[in-house]
Parts: sequence; structure tokens; C-alpha cells
Amino acid sequence: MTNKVRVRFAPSPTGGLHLGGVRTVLFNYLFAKKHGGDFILRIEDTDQTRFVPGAEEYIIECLKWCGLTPDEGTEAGGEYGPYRQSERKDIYRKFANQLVSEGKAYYAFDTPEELEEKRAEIPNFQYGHSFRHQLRNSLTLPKDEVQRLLDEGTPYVIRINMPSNETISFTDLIRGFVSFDTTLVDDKVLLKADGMPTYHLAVVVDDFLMKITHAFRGEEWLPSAPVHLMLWKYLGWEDAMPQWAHLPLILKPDGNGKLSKRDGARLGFPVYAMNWADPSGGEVTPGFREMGFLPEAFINLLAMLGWNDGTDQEIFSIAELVEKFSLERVNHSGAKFDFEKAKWFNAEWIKKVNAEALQEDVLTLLTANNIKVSDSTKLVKIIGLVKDRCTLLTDFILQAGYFFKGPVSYDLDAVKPKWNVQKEDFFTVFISELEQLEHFATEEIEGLFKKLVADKGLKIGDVMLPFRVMLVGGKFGPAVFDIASLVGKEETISRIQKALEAFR
RNA sequence: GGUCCAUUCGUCUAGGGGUUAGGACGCAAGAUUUUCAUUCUUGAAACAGGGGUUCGAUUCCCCUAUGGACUACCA
Repeated sequence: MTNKVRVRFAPSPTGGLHLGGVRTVLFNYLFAKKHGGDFILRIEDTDQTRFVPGAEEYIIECLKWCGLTPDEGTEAGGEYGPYRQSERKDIYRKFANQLVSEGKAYYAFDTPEELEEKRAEIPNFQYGHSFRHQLRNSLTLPKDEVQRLLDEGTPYVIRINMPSNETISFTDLIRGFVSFDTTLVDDKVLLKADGMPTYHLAVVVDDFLMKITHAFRGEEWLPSAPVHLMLWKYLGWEDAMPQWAHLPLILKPDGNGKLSKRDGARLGFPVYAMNWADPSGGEVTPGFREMGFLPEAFINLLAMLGWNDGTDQEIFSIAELVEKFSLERVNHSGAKFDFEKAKWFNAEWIKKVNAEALQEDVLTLLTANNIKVSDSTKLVKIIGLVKDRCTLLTDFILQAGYFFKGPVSYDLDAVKPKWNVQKEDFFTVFISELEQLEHFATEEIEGLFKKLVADKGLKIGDVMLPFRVMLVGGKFGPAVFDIASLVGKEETISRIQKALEAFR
């Protein structure tokens, strides 16, 4: 009874990876790792009309970035392949045929147009118990007629024959006992006219063949659970059926409903894990990675959307999540996505992680913004100095950039109103004294600065802010003298000179 | 319309028959930091409504309301 835990994430390669999808992956992964099991990636590409080139690679890349690498799947391989459903076409047909021959499914010849008409004219039309006998299928047509249609190559689908007046129920790992009346469930298509299975057939067949023990998916799948349950029963695999866990949805921050990528565009935050460039239109949908999120933070915030460990702890590493995760503590209701809180998680992680760990990302960012970094030791030092004031990785461009590149503009409003010849004079003298300074370090610069302030009869506050603006361009950043020492003697002097002209 | 699921501060949530209903984000105020941020302190802010059960319900039960998901030859 102690079979190895096997879970799967089964996306369809139709575009970017939604944050809700990543959370499903995460919960799969956490559960698998917690129980020493395997995490499988299966590509559900049964809808050929929606296939998008590059989407599969993109999904794999997202999982890598998140650190949620599959143990088994299209890339990792494994003994239950192929892991792409389009390559398993024959398998599904075999089982569909088996169901037909056993009377558990049937051929249906109605065209999509005919069905659409029915739906338009009959209020609560559904292809099932109440209407299937008025339609063109192997239940209503004479046997030889069915054979003739088949022989002629008439397009058909295979539909499940749902029984009536049965109660079908199961215990969901998250929401407990759930039951349905089969009379109200329609005869879902199992095999499409193009010979591909629908999700309903494919998920059951593959979960069985791949020995999946626990099936996680979004709550939007709950209504089709009875079809899947019935299929497990019809196929005679009931004893091998995975335990179901329907995850709560991630909702729009405002208004109502499932979070969509449109909400992100409307409200100004990413919904996808990474940037997604649509291959046809070329339009790019922003992702958390490019927006400047750390994968640790992204994972952390997703985990907290629907789960908690019962304490006040909110910052968890992936290792801690694996250790503490439990399905009993997953919430039942949907959670509205809050981008402000998401940013807070990222800021916390930037503070938590050490400067070396940030080095590579920051270097890439600075370089991309035409800021040349020559000295990596210096960079690490700077990161350590400014990281507490960064919320997103992209904040490092502003917060660390001026250490390597002088300001191109100044916050003149902060300086000019109180600027005068006396202050200008102070800095002129300061420059010449700086030139004499042998040991150009924080304390020496500060000592010199303060001494000069006293000599000139000024207040330190009068020249401190101008000095900062000279070096940084604005009213931000760590201690001014630290900045000066890191920037170096020559550069400091040259920045003061430049600024002096701008301040005049 | 039908089926299913859900309901604690604005948001994410803890809690659970007797609590000053706890934390976090955000917001406000203050302290520290001769900038900004960090940090710290404080504050405003919630049990959807109605019936039961009970000595006592926010907690258990029922109903209502509200919200959501699904209702394709999409997943």
C-alpha cells in the first residue's frame, strides 16, 4: 500500500505560464518531495489548433528558474514515456474503442454546428441522459447505419455514456467529501474527430499508465471530476485511481473572478512567471523574473497564497516549505492576488540573501543598462550597502548604478533654492583638500569634510545634502562618505566639479 | 438557468463553544537614520445575515444572501 508518491504537472503548451500554474506545480513538487516521491512533467498538447511553438520550452525554462525541476518528463526522460500526449495518440484510441465495445462509450456523428443549434434553441441542452436519444449516434442509429457511416469515413467523436441516477463521490484531499448526481453530468467527448483524445480521456489514461498517486489541479476542474471518476471505473482501474486535490483559485485583486493576464496588464503587474513573447504577434507579456523578482520570493509568495503553517512565519525557503507543507493546511477558498504583498516578499528576500548571491543578477542588469562594472569585489560591497533599499532587482540600477557612473541629471529642487556662493566656495576648497588626502577612505573624508564645515562656519546639514546630490544625483542612497570612498578620489572630485557648474 | 465549491480587518490569513478575535501586507502617526530606504513603537481596521443547538456561539447544524468555478470535438 506504500507505493511511491508520483505526482504530475500537465500543462498545455498554449502560451505563457500563469502564476496559478506555477502554484499548482509548487504544491505538486512540495508534496512529492515531502514524501520522497517523483514529480513528473507531462505535456498535454492534444489540441492541435491551440499549439504554440516555443511554449513547451518556455514552460520548462520557467520551472528551472523556479527551481522546481521535474524528476521525469519530456526532458528528464523516464520509463513511462512518451511524456507528450500527441505522441501517445494510439494509446488513447485503443481505450476509447474498448469503452465503445463495452457499451460505456458511443460514436456520435453530430456536427459541431448541429450541436450549437441545439444549444441555442433548447435552454438547458446538454449532450447526455436527457437528449442523447434524439441525436445522431450509435445509441440511436441502427447498427448497419453506424457501420456505413464509419466505413464512409464520416467524422465522428466518441462520447462517454454517463449512467443516470447514480451518485458519484470522492474525498478530495483538500475539501473533503464531494458528490455528484450522474444524471446531471453530460456525455463528454472522449475522442475528437481528429483522433486526438480530449483532456478527459487523456488525463485518466495517462495518470493510470504513469502510476500517478496524487492528482493536483485547480478548482476549475471540480465540475468535471465525475467524468474522470466514471472513466476510472469504466476502465476497471478504480483501485489505482489517484487521490484528488483541487486547489483554490487565485483571483483578481479587484472585482471578481479568476486572475488573468489581462488583469496584470490592466493593473500593472506580471501574471506570468517569465516574459512571454507571443510568436505570432510578437507582443510580450511581462513576467515576474524580468520584473525583478527573485525565484525564492516568487515561490514563497505563491506558497502563502492558500497555505500557511499555522504560525506567524511568512518567509520560507523551498527547503522549509518541503519540510512543513501539508495538504490539511491548504485553504478552501480562492485568494485575491495582492501585488503589494508580492513586492514585500521580494524585498524581504533581497534583504535575506547575501550580496554574493545577488552579484550575477545585478551585474547583468547594470550591464544591460550601459553601466560598466570593472571590479566585482567592489560590486559585492555596493550590493551589501544598498540591498536593504531595493524592493525589486531592477531597483539596483538606480541604487547601485551611480557608484559606477556619475549622475546625468540632478535633483536641483533639493539644492538650488538654498545654494549660494558660500557653499560653492566650501566645495572648491573641499576639492583642493581632497586632492591632498592620502588615505581616501570613509573616515578620512568625513573628518576632512567636518573640519572644513567648522572652519567655514557652516552647519553640516547645509552642505551634506548638496554633496550627496553631487555624487548620486538625488536624495537617496547610503551614507555619503561611504559613497565617496567607493567612488574614488578622482571621480569624487570630478563629480563635485561637474555639479558645481550645474548648481550655478 | 443548472451543477459544484466557498464566505474572519481593504488584502493574505491564525484561531476556535467562554479570547481585549492574533499576525502580515497596505495605510496613518511617531522614534532612529544630518538623504532615501531599512529598523523600531503605536494606531485605525474583520467573524455576511437569519434561525436553531447550548448556560454561552465568531466557532456546531440549517436556511438565506453574496462571491466564484464549470456548463466546447479548450485545457
